[in-house]
Amino acid sequence: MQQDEVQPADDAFSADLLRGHTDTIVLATLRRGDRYGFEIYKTIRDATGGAHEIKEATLYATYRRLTKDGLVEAYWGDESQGGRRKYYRITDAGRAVYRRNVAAWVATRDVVDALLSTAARPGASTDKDSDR
Amino acid sequence: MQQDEVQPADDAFSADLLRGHTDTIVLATLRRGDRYGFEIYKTIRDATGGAHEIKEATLYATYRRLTKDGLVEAYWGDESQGGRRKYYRITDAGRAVYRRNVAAWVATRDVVDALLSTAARPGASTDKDSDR
DNA sequence: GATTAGTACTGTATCTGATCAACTACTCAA
DNA sequence: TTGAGTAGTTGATCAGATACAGTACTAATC
Repeated sequence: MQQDEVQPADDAFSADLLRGHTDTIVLATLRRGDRYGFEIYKTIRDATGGAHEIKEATLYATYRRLTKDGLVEAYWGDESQGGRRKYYRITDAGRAVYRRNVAAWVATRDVVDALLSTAARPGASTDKDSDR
Repeated sequence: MQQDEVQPADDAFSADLLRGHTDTIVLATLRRGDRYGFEIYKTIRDATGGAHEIKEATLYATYRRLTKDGLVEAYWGDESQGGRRKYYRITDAGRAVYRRNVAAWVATRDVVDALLSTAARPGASTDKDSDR
């Protein structure tokens, strides 16, 4: 039933579901080496196969927040060549936060998986007589 | 250093990381049968081993939103006995949204896992020449 | 050389959802 | 009757994501 209604994963994919994890994703990218803002944006966009992207405005706001909190340091590339690029470097504090955030992500992921799979487990589908 | 600062998983656990998934978690709970508000709250709290809880106010706001969107239906239990209980029943629309949300969750989960594990993968720590 | 597209960064305004902090109201036990 | 636990509700506030708009430079095209 309802097979005419296509429901691809990218349609159901709401970017806001990444909320709270943007910082961690950016920090993860910077752990591999310094990047400039637009590069991080493209890296994340490509890593998701183009199916997903975190909006530029979201990322630049994230950079600002991370810089303010001392988790990354910003420095300008060679502006002499015209195209200005602001690079970001992860700090020791940033690495520490990253590690904690990954732990938090794993915990969150497992909790959600548990809550959803428990209810989605086959066999408990139509127990509507148990409560009324 | 800083070993006196304990950092258990529940400390790193920010409830806001579930943001966007609260609806799905509530719908998952209701898929197993009708529940009243406080019962859903306790179910989620217990399912996480007490380490986590979604705040009551958050859940009641979620019930309101789900009801407004027609994903659940609310009805009062026997008020004659004093303790009023508002029960919630998932609708067909709610089940459809639930299915889509689970798909979205799986997609999101895998994307975050990929983004984090790629950066955290051992051996790929300092390959700053591979991406330019 | 004017136009257009792409790269790169910034700022303002707005929306949503989560949370706090109260509050009402009932039941039951000490 | 006081307090704890259950059950539900509301208003205010906060943070993060996003829309939208803008600046500025480069390179390709006509």
